[in-house]
Amino acid sequence: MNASRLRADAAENRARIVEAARSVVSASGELKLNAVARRAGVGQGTLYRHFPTREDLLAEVYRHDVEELVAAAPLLLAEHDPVTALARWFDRVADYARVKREVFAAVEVGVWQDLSTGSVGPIGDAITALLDAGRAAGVVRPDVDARDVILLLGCLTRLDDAEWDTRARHLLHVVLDGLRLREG
Amino acid sequence: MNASRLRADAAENRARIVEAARSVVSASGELKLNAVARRAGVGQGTLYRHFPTREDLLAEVYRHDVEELVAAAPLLLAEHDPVTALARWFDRVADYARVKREVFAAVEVGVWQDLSTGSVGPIGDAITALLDAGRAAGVVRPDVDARDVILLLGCLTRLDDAEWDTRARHLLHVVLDGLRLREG
DNA sequence: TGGACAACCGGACACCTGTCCGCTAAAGTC
DNA sequence: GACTTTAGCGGACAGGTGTCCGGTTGTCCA
Repeated sequence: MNASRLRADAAENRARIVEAARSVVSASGELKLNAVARRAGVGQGTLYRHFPTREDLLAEVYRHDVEELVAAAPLLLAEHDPVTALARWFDRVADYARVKREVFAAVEVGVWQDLSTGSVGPIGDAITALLDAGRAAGVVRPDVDARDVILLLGCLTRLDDAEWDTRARHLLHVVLDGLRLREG
Repeated sequence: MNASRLRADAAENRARIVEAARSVVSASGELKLNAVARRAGVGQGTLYRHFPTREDLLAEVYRHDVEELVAAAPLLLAEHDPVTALARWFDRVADYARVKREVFAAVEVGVWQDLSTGSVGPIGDAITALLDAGRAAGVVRPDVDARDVILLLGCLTRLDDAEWDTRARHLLHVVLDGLRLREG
């Protein structure tokens, strides 16, 4: 649908840019926009037209990972009680994030990509499902939404590698506790 | 002590840079490093030698605010129970952050500025005091430290202005709940 | 007071980001 | 197949960041 509205050369360029970005990221761990453009054999303008911000490009590069994350939510809910499902899902986010920190940018942009429509994006939907289940079971506080959770998870991005192992899970536990309904 | 180990001209340059930064920030709301250097009448190299990163400069510019925040902690503890004190202190952080988002950068760098020495910086000390009081009273979970709190507070920086009013306090409540010890 | 040394200065430079605009060549029409 | 329209191309350019190094100038000691 989207592709068919693109001119043939534009579609090809877009694909080449994404591929170039992927290889630049996996080679250097960094993402330099002009390096991507050079490698893809396109001009800077072309790159920026297809992906206005660095995050848009990242979102495309990591779309596969994001989709996996999204798909995991209902599976976890089917197997576990809501709080455990949420905890496991957080663990999964942490796993992705340790290896490729950039996934977070993709997640964040993925969540808000159609902010205007009122929808909250695929990741937002996954989180909403987890929260809803918890609310229905009376174990998650009713006044949080997906955006809140995304924001809270965002604190992981500030961790540096050295402290990741000691702190990441721990922070997620604290966040999880904050999301749970306090009985009493 | 620090000043006396600096050469006279170096000290004066440093002061001029900070003053220039202050006026640039208050004039434009932004902080362009080369504009600061120009205004201070020093070269780029000089600026970067004194303040290796933008955050270092920000920390100096906002040191006054940071000190106020630090001073508030013991006062709040004297007047309120630990959890309330923590809540009020969070409110205070939010107040600063709304007006000048940059304060956060200052806070973060202020916390870690002498990471090597094992100390956690002035803000870190303030937070530690709040947490310790809560722990002693058995109302704050024992396994969190100042760094965790800073990280969690950091999520506020991702808020954009439009959603600040509806979300900031709310997020802080969730974080606070996560920090509290769950009875039962 | 003067000389030596190191700390310090300043701006040139290399790099990255993001924008703008004249030109090219696809896509649709007859 | 020629012609028009216009989406899309690409690279020049402006602006910002951070580094490097030859020259300068405080500071200390004799």
